[in-house]
Amino acid sequence: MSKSPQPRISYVVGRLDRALSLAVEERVAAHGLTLPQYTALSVLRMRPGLSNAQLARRTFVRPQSMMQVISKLEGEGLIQRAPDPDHGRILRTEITEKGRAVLAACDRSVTRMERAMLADVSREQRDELRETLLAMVRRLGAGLDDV
Amino acid sequence: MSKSPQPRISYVVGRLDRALSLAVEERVAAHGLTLPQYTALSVLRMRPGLSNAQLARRTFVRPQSMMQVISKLEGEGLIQRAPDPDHGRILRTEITEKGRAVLAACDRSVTRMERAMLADVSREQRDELRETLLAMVRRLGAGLDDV
DNA sequence: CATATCTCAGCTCGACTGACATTA
DNA sequence: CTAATGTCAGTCTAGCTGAGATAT
Repeated sequence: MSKSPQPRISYVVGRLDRALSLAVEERVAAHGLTLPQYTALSVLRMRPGLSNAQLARRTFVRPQSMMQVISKLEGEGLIQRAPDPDHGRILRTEITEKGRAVLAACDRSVTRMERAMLADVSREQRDELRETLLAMVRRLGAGLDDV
Repeated sequence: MSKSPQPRISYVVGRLDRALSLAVEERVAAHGLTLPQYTALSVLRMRPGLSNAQLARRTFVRPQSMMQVISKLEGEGLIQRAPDPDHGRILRTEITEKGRAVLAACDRSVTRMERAMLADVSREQRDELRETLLAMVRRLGAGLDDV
């Protein structure tokens, strides 16, 4: 295996993310989405009504970057935005029915890939893994204390 | 926490990698390195004598992309390349003393960050985590059956 | 006045594809 | 002839900074 005993966990996470990104990109592209679009759409299904700024913070990205993603999704009718009733400037974003359909199709494909990736990992290990990773994100701070 | 019960593991990995990349970038920049440079340098210390093509495969990147990184590192004297004695075309890459020094300085800073990130994670959990992540990379295939 | 949001504009970096020479 | 390597060239994506209008 490796000459030096233990590769750094940060390094392994980077490697995994790279491989994973390539795999997911390939799959969602078949349904007309890019990876950032797929990610944003997934977050919006989990948390309807997020503003662009909130969405950006959650993803560790600048609002300007998220704007590009959001704009494309809106142009394709996968999301819709409406002004917050209590705040004239904020635009609340929600996924549309069409968006849900596309997202569901992507999810099916990504789920198959994930199942293969996690073939060696038990159900309990998966839950523990997810919790550990989330704890690490929290420790790295920011982007969370926000609806 | 989350409205929908369990976020996808792929998603959490992506979030973590993003937060982690930002944190590492910030630290290695203080020593004049970019994240891809730091990564390549780390791999070269682990596995001296890799060719550019091998290095690229390990990192799930095209040789042309890795070339850019390698060229800058060579220009700054952090690595050196020498033709393989048995193969006139292949250039074996190795880290220099200067490279080791810069890398060590980066490592100290990154280690502190990692320690904070893993504050809630026990030693055993870390080992299990690393193994699980590596198994996932392996399952995603490619980039490993090589030196 | 301070802060947060949204948005227009331009920039950069790090990946990519294409093409080609060289070597095993 | 085929495959792998290194390299030059151009391209594109997805992030960034800067600046400014609007709203609380």
